[in-house]
Amino acid sequence: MVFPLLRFSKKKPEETAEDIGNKLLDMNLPLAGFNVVKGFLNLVIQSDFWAAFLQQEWKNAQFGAGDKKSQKVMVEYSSPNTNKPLHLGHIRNILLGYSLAEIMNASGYDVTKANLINDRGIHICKSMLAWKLFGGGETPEKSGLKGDHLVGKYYVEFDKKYKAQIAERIQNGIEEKEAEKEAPLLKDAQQMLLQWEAGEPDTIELWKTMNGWVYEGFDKSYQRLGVDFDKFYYESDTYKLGKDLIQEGLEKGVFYTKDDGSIWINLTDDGLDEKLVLRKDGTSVYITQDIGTADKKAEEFNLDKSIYVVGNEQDYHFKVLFLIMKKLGRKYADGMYHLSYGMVDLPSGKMKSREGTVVDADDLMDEMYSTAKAKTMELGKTENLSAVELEKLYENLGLAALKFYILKVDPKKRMLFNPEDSIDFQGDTGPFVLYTNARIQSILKQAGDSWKEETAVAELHVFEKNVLEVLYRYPSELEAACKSYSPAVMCHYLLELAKAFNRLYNELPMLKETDLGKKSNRLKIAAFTSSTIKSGLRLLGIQAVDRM
RNA sequence: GGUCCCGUAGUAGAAUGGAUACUACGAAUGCCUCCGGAGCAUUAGAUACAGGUUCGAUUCCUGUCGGGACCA
Repeated sequence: MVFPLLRFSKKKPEETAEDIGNKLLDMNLPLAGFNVVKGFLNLVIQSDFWAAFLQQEWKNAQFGAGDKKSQKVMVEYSSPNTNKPLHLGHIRNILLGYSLAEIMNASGYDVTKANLINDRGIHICKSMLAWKLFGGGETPEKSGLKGDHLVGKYYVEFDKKYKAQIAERIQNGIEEKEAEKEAPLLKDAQQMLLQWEAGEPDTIELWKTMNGWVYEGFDKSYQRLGVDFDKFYYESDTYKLGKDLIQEGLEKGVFYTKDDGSIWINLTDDGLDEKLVLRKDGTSVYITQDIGTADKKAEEFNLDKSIYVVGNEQDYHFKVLFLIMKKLGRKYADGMYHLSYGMVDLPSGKMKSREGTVVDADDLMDEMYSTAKAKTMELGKTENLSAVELEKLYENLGLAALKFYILKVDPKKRMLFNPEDSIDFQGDTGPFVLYTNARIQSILKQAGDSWKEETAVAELHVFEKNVLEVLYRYPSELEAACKSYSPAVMCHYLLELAKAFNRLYNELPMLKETDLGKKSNRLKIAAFTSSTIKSGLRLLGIQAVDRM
C-alpha cells in the first residue's frame, strides 16, 4: 500500500509501487516477483522459502513460544461471592482469565493466577441466617446437594422470606422503603454481620462451615472447567487493608478531608468526579480495600503487571483505582489493566436471578456433556474406545464446544449466549477444530514413519502454501492475542488454520500420493498443523483428542 | 441530571484509516466404489440514519435514533 509514500515519491501510485517492487527484487530477499494493483504492491514469495520454513519448523515443539520476558504478571479472575453457585457470567470470566494467563505465559511472561474471594459481608450473612432459621441442620452430605448450591438455596430462601415480611408490612400501611428497612430478617442479618466483625465464636463457626461447603463446590466446578489458581486472596483478610494508604495519600496531598471528616480524592481534572475513599466514621468503602489489596499483591509478587478480569459494569471503579495508585506514585500502576468484558445475554434477554433465568454453570456443563455424547454416538466413529475413554471424550468435546463458543467473541463486547448455537458442532466451533486435528492424527497413524526422512521437494501447491502461510503466522498471532488481551484472536486463528488444512486435505491426496517427496511434504504439513492446533487449543484451555 | 460502552446479511460473530467488507449458522445446489462427510465446493444476502475530516471511513469527529451499563 503506497499512498502514504506519494508525497515523497511525487509520482503516481502505480509508478511508485513499480519502483519499490524492483528495488526489493534486487535486494536478495526470497521474492519470486511482484504485481501492482491500483495503489497496492503485492509481493510473491518464493516456493523454496515455504519449503525451507516447513523443513525447519515442522517438528519444533516450541514453535511460536515467546522469549522469556522476565516480567511478573498477575491475572486475577473468577473472584466469586460465597453466597451462591457459579453461573454463565462467571464462566465467561473464568474462561477469559485462564486463557489470558496461558497466553501471557506462552508469550514469555511469568504469570500468577489469582482468585480474590468475596467471603464476607451482608450477603453472606443472609444465607447464614436463612440456614440457621430454616435449614433444619441440612448439610451437603445429608441432602446430596453440592455445597455451593446448598448455600445458594438459603440465599434465595432469605430473599423469599424477606419479601414476605415486607409485603406484610406494606399491607399494614407502612411505606415500602420503611418496610424494607425495618423487616426483622434484614435487621437480624445486619446484626449477624456485626457479630461476625466482633469475632463472635458461634457466628464465625457457622461462617467457616458454610464457606467450606461453598469452596468444596467451587473446587469441583473449577476442576471440571480445567482451570486453576496459584494464589487465593480472601476478602475477610483484605477488607481492612488500605487505611494506611489513605493516610499516606493524605500526607502526599493526594486526598483531602471534608468538614465532616470523610476523606476524598478530586479527579475532576482527569475527567472524573470526586470520589469518597474513607467514610467519616473511618470505615472503608470498596475502593479502600482495593487500594490496599493492589499494594499487597504488588509487594508479595513483585509485579510488573496486574490484570483484573472483571465485568464492564465496573469500568468506572477501575479507572478511579488505577488513577489513585498512579497518584500515590506506585511504579506498578502503569502495568495495571482492567480486562473489562461484556455481559452475557440470553435470547430471552438479560440473566436475572430474580426471574430465575440465570444459567447455572454446573447445569450448563452437564448439558454440553450430554449433547456431545448423543452426537458422538449418532456418528458412531468411536468403536473400541473403552468406557473410561468415552467418558473423557464426551467431557472434552462438550467443554471444547462451550469454551470456544464463549472465547471466540471479543472479550470487550457483550455477547449473546444462545444455548442451541453453543452446542453446535458444525462451522466455527471448537469441535470443528478438534475434528481437523483428529483427522490428521488418523492419517499420521496410518502413514508409518518413512515419510519423515524423505527428502522434500521445493515446489509446492497453492493449497500447501496457503496452509504454510497460516502456520507461519502463529507466533505473531499469539503475540497479538497477548497484546490485545484477547483469546478471541487465537480462536479466529485456529479456525483459519483448520479451514486452510481441510481445503488441502480435500483437494490433494496425502497417503495416496505416489511422489514420495510431495507425500513427505504433505504429511509434514499435516503434523505441523496438528501440533500447532494443539498448542493453540491449550492456550484456550481446550484439550485436543486423537479420536472423536 | 452526569459519564461510559455498543448498533455490520434472517441470526451469531471478523475486519492496525486501505483493494471487490471476512467467516459461520440458517436457505439453495453439488461432492463419499477415493486417506475420517463433525468435512469440502458453489450461489443469494449486510456497515442504523444525517453530516464532517481524509486521496481513501465499518474504523476518527459531530448530531439524531435505538440498545446497555455506571455515578449521585
